[in-house]
Amino acid sequence: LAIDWSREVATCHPKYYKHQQKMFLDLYKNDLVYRKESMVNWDPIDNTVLANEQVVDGKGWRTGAPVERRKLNQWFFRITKYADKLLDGIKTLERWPEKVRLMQENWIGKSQGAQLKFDLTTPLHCHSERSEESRDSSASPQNDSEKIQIEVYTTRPDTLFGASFVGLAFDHPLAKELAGNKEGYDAFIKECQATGTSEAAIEQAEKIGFDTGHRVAHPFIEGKELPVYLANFILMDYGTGAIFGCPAHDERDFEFATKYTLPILPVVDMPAEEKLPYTGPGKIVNSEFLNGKNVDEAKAAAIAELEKQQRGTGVTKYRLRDWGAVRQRYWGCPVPFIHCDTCGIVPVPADQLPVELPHDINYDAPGNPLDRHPTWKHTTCPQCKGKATRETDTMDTFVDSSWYYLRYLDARNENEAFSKKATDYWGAVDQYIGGVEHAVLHLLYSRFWTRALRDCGYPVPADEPFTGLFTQGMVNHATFQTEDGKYVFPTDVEQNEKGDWVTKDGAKPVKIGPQIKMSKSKKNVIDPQDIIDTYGADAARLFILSDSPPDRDIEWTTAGIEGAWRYINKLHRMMMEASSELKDVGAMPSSFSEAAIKLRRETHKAIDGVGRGIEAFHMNKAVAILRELSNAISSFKPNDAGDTWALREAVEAFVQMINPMMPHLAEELWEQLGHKTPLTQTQWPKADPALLENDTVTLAVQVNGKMRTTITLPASADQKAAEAEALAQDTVKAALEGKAVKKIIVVPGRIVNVVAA
RNA sequence: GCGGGUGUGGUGAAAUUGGUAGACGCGCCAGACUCAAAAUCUGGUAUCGCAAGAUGUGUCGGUUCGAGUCCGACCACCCGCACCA
Repeated sequence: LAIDWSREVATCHPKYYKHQQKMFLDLYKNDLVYRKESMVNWDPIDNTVLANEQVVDGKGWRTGAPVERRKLNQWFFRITKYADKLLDGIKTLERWPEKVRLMQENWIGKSQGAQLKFDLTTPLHCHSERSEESRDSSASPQNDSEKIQIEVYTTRPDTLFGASFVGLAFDHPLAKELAGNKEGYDAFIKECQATGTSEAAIEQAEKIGFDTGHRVAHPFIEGKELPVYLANFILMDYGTGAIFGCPAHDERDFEFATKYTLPILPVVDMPAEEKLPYTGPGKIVNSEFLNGKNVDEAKAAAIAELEKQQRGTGVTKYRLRDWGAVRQRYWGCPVPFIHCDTCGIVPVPADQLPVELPHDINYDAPGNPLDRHPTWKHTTCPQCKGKATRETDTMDTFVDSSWYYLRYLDARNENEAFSKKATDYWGAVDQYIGGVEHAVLHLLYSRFWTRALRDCGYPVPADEPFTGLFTQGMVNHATFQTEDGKYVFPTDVEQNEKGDWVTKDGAKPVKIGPQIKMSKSKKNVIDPQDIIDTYGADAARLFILSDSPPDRDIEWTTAGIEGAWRYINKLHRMMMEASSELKDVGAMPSSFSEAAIKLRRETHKAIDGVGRGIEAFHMNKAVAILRELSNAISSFKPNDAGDTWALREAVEAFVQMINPMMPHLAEELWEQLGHKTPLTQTQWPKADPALLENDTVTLAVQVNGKMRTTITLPASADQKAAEAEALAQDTVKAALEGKAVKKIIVVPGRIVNVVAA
């Protein structure tokens, strides 16, 4: 392991973020950054935007006030432009865990469906009040007639005949107009706004709807009309922000229809044992021209008919949404834009970069300190030289982490973020390691950012930033909270005589929470420095490596650390005793005792196994194999020169292999063996294939699948010999009493199974 | 709610990917050494049973000569759900 400190990077330093501001401007030039309105959580008492994490049970974490969903004009990265490329790119990521590739695929969420328009059959009352906003793309352009259309997206056009309502997001451009003056609308909107903005909060909220009283015509059934509802489970961000509901074949529509007593019309023939809602395959029924077709055929036929009517078309949609690029916080890279009353939004000229954060800020009031700063945001417009203000939003820190790997390649370069020379030399990241928590967001943002930079002309090394990925499991720990909800460090609490958790300082009662991933905000963190101080770095390292496989979640505990420490002491003792006789063993003898051959087999099997373990990140298995080898070494008593040679071979291989686990002691032991070259400069040992095979094999013997005994045979023994030997066993004879042997299954090297009845 | 994982002794885990479940540790028990303790060494340790044997990999069901491993349904916990990063 080598760390080149001259390449140290701090994303909060202007030397880093000045490049990021340049990138932001380049993305803007390439139409990969834009502004639009989006929903945020709003704390009405603090008058500030809240992160999803700061919304607890629908209330602001500091004020306890119910949060509101509000719209805010913000910057977005156009990641959706890359949806298909990011999806296709997953296929090339052969050294990524399957689960992460699956999660990314699902997150991008490509779906084939249909987009179609329903005609409103009921008149709108207040046409004159219709705002500009309500004429955007989701509502079709109005011509001279007063025909209003609602465009919906569906992945199940085959179930159109089962439609029983049309639903719109509560913030759909047409929503207000459709509601008109109808009673209950304001209350309904208020209730929708009271749900947080997180998808989990929206999906888990009780489904509520508002009947607008309007009707639309069914596109395929002459004279049939469907009611138009507003509903809180329809997302404006996905599809067209409007759906048609087919309760018989969709979970959410079913729940909604049940609540508002809407018809539930099955149109897919389903197995008798299934219940509604049924989402499986089957033949279409009750659907006129679609009857008898399977789901896929019916989808195609429905789309063809919609296209014929010029009412709709087949479309591909993605679940992926554009990336909200900014936050209303001090701590982040300032967005290099200026707001001018005359010129609008003006990029900061490149020669004025970086736009640096002020250092004299105060956190006394809630909200963004940049916005409240007395001078920082006031500037002049680069175009008209008039008075203007700086953008006070700062970039999401995910932006910082989307390209830091590129900066490492050329961190000493003052002039540019990274040069072609550097990226040509280093290439993409060979092996990336991080927690599964990053499976989607960070890893997708980096993949996007890399492509976006490439398309802005930056010399990125490859389309994919990380060729290999390993995801560690979460290191979990219980959380502790005082009665006023403040988190406290595990090291600051203890159990009193009654077994209750209290703070060490003042014995205030603390509530113990579940084992969750260690995080700064929840303070459930332990500093491993303590175990390094007490037991040394080698023991700490061995302990961590030998404990759990790194891809599994663990509950952090130091139970067992003493075992690692004792083991290290033991190795040191053993070596002090043995090193003198192992120093000069001479040339490899031509023959070995049986015991020496056994030890050599164990040594070479260990070399093979440890290598495999490390390659596969199974460090705990590698350690286990090494402990087996050291057990074999410590119980081996040499009787002749060949034995001593074999022992030296075993010890040497052991020391070389334990080097990554306990580098300090391993180096010491290596010197004890008389070596002058440092261990770190030696070659990893190689296993002799001839010593990986045994000359005998042990087979398990089963009768009807039940283990009875084992037999040991020469490796060369054939199937007949194995059968005969198995049948000769007393335990087998006993188990077969009164039964006739029907057949015998022999799996070479593994088992013999006698099937009898 | 949705997407992805995990579940094996008192405990961390292993099992060559359908073939001897529990390797290797931690802990515990017993013994040796010691006036004693610690350290160290030796042996034991899935459960029930004196034994023969039976049972056992979250639960229930299935496929198979054979299931921790495959299939179906469920339960619990963890990660993520786009403003924690």
